[in-house]
Amino acid sequence: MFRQFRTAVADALDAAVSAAGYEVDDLGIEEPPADVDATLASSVAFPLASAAGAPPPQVAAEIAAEIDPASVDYLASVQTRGPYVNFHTDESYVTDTVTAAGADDWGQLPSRGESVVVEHTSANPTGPVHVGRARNPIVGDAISNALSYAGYDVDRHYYVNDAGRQMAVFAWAYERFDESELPAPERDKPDYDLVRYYRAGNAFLDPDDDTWPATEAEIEAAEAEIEALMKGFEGVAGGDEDAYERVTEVVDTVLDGMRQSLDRLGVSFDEFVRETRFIRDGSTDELVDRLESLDEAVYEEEAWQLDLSEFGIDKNFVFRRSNGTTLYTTRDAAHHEWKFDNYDRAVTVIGEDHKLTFDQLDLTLQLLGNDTDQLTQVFYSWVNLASGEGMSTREGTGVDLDELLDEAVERARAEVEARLDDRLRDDELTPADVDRIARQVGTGAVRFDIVAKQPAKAITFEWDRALDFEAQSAPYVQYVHARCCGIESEAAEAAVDPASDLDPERLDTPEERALVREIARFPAVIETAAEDLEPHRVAAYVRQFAETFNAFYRECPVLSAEPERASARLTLVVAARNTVANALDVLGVDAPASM
RNA sequence: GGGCGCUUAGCUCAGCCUGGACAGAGUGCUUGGCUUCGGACCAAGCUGUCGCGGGUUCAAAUCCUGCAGCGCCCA
Repeated sequence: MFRQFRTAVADALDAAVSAAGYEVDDLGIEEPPADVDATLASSVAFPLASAAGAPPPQVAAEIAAEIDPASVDYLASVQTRGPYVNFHTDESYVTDTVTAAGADDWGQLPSRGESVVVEHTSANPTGPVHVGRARNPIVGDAISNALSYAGYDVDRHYYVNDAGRQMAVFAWAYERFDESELPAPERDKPDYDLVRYYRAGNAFLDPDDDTWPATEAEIEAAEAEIEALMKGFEGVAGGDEDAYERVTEVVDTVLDGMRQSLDRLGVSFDEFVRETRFIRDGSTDELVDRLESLDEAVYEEEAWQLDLSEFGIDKNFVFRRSNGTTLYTTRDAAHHEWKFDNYDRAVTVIGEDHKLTFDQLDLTLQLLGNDTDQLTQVFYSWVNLASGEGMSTREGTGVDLDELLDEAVERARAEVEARLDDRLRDDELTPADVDRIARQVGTGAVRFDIVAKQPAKAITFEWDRALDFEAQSAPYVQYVHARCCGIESEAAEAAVDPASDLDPERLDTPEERALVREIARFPAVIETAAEDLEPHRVAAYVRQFAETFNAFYRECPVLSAEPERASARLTLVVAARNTVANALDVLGVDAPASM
């Protein structure tokens, strides 16, 4: 309703400005501060004042007088306050908002008929997911959800780097070492199992690391084997099926473990897209041919490179080595052309350390004739560990996502159990409920904490802060959802039904009106979050929303109100629950029915 | 040396893209509120050179510019 109202007001204001004999580029439409009881406002009188030769308040009044509220959808009245023109909504705005928000798909915008692929996480399958990387799936999944709510047809991709040196080392190490030589895995999970080989392999190859001493000759022999593997799956001379199979076994196993961890976060993918796919199908070779024929292509220091200096990138982009192998970014370019062929838009969520690489990729794709306007990247900063904090049992390697989630769920469980005794509500929580709540609250707190912040800002990870269950966190919002559910189930028992034909005059207190206003904004918040790829806006909104709901909850008892009012309020509660549930859904945070 | 990003209350952060109503939350500290639909709650109070300087504008946390600190990347 808010979006319709905003459009209607913009049209009416535009016409009013013309009718008053003015011209302006920007109508200055904005949401007024909280203490102003209007749904929309305009500061258009300021820029017009000098042309009018009159003070802004006078211009504002002049423009306001040109608008006939009766001819504008949802507009009750236009009032000025000093230089501002304020727009107040009518009763049908309340009715239509609460009715629309009663539908389960509230916030879901109509289909745009456009497809978008969101690539995120894409961590190299070398071992367990690190907490520093956890920002990627959390932000990426929320962006995907926001786009989906905004009407895009969304696919979520994990790009698997299965063709680099790292994977060759891994495949070699997996065959080179015997399980009996390795320490016990830290967890009974495939990624923890396999990472032991990878670590042992790297220690073996590093002459300075005496965990696995090796002679120079041994290292040389190993390097030769690794080189052969790389050439095999990097497609030199047509590639090598055997090398591909050897690396795939390792990749699949580790990926399976990583996928389990991401599942716990509630993050899943439509497709795991393998880098080797673009070697095997010939698209990388074909792309290299096109790159070599570009004016910017040079052959220097025994490698084919692209000179991008005229585009402001001083570093040459090497796309084929002298030995015939291609580079990661070359294959990624083929990958992106594949995306362009199959989707209308592509979004990539990626660490800020890949900025240069990404700029090179973007330019290269342009030089190859692609329209890179359809490609957007979202960068996030690394998550730092505070000194003395967060060191894993595995020394010096930081915190794994699994450890973070274990700790989060454990702390949530302690919280649930501590509160069991003084619950006002006399429902019985079974042990299964406690499990569920601990999981929902624990993982929800982690996701909310991370998604609520702008990705560009560096975060320092601290246990206590990340797992703070106080206000401005997931549980605060989840609690509102549980409250709504509680009211609804009580209402059902008391045979109070939602109003079939809502009378907006039954919702006339300031708290009810404020809640309706917040509910109405939800689709517009989704739209903005999706357009700007900024899911943290949804987090800010839902937190504010929870506060508005709690004010309503305090002032407006539902079940004890007289019957007509009780029904109207119950309808509002249903609308509020849908709003909170769907906002949390975008953020990837569970909305518990009880907690 | 070059490029990009960040800097707002003691602490953690919104607001900046698209300039406009007294700069907002949480946390912390002080005080008050459960015979009531769920107290993981609510209300009141305290806390700011919006990193620093300059510019544009009727109006700058917001736009431009120089500098500093921090982070990331490149040679």
